[in-house]
Amino acid sequence: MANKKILLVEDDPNFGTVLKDYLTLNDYSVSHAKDGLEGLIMFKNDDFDICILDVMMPRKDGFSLAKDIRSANSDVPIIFLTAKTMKEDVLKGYEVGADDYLNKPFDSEVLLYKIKAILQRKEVDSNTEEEQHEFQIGKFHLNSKLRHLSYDGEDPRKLSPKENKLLKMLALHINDLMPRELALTKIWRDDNYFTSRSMDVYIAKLRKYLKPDPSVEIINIHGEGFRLIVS
Amino acid sequence: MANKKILLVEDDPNFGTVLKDYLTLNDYSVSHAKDGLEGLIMFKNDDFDICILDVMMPRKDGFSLAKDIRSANSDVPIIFLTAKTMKEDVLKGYEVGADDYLNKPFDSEVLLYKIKAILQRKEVDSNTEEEQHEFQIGKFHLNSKLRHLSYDGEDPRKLSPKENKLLKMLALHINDLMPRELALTKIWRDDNYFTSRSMDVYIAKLRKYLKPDPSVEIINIHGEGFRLIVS
DNA sequence: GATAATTCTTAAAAAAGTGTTAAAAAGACA
DNA sequence: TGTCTTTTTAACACTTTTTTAAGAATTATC
Repeated sequence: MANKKILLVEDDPNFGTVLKDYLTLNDYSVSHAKDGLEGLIMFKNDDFDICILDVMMPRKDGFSLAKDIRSANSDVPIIFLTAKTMKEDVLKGYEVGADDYLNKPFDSEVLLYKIKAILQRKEVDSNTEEEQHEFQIGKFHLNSKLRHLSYDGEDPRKLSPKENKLLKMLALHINDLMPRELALTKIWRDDNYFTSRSMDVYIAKLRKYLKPDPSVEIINIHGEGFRLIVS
Repeated sequence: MANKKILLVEDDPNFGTVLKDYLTLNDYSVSHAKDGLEGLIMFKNDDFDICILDVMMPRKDGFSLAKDIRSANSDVPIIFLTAKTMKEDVLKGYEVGADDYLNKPFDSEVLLYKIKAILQRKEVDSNTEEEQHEFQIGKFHLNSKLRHLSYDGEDPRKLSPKENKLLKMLALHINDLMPRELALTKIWRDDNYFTSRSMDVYIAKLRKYLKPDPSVEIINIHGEGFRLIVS
């Protein structure tokens, strides 16, 4: 079960670091931006399940950032943190589409519950959202939701979560390069020597599974990644 | 569109009346109960779009009322009002499934925004469809309203609330993946090691109940969830 | 062609998740 | 209050998945 990803944008380095550690300790995967501009860049380069934004920040305040996030056509939940209880702020926050609001200082446990409650609400929608999970790969058919890989209409073979994700990612880039880094950051959530070795092991497994159809091949592009080709 | 209906449960007659008038003025249709017990009766006799509950009340406090509302199988949004910022209260509120939380004294305009925000969120879901509560599962028939599971027209077996909800959720995803996480967040309202183990126990129970029909099976998808299949 | 970096493959170890039963705890109800 | 039902916790065996290790093979670079 992949950890939920939080974008934390907080300029106070001490508070920000402590909060990040606290959330990380509670099994969230946290990206910490030091100001609004950095936050926006991070937001655009990743997919987050929830954003926690400080309101007062240099370069770009929380509201402005929230607006940018919303105009990027995202309905990711947003929680604002603010130093004082300013009514205008609260209202402005809700106008921008805040999901919740916390006044500093706040109890970290309360924040945790709010995050949980919000993510729970979103669960329904996220289930609805369309994501491709059926792929034809030569004579193979992959159902990535059920993690089934079947050959030529035969009984499907069950794939493990990582096998499934990796094959799906290859299928999404079919006949094209799937960068190593992409799979590592998206599936393994870390890009280092060991995860890279682990990925190699999975590539070997997939090759074995795909052997029955000689027109299907996973080829390596040295130093770049892999390519799933169907000829 | 008809005005949204609010159930306001507040024992302070002055504050309650003022709040009711304020909300009415803002185009909500408000029913005002003077204590938790009255609130429960009103709730059962009508359909509300949102509930605003004071926490401290005679005869039946807000949490207890919220629990009754939830066990009446309703997921109507609930906002709690509380006099002091007691951490335990806040946490308890979220456990019961609060949608939001306000400390008295609060700005009425903020309450208005919260109501609006919450109703907006619910809009999406409620549009989807009304609830199904009759399911055919192989030779079994589930009536999730009565919590009756019957085999081949025999006398029904009575299911416990959790058994019922879980089987219903499986049935809603019949032949497809029902994610662990979904059941845990929706039925157990928490996703951790213990609730997960508890769910496993329930899966074992359901498997036992479903044994009579060999064409019905609950299979596990490792790390993802379960699949109720009828072959 | 020698060297270094990267990839391939297999096997074993480690970690994570599940099935099941029984007992303890919590809640419901008269 | 005690009884009955429901839910959670604990324990143990077992399965599946993931990581690590290690040597061979391949590819890039000078």
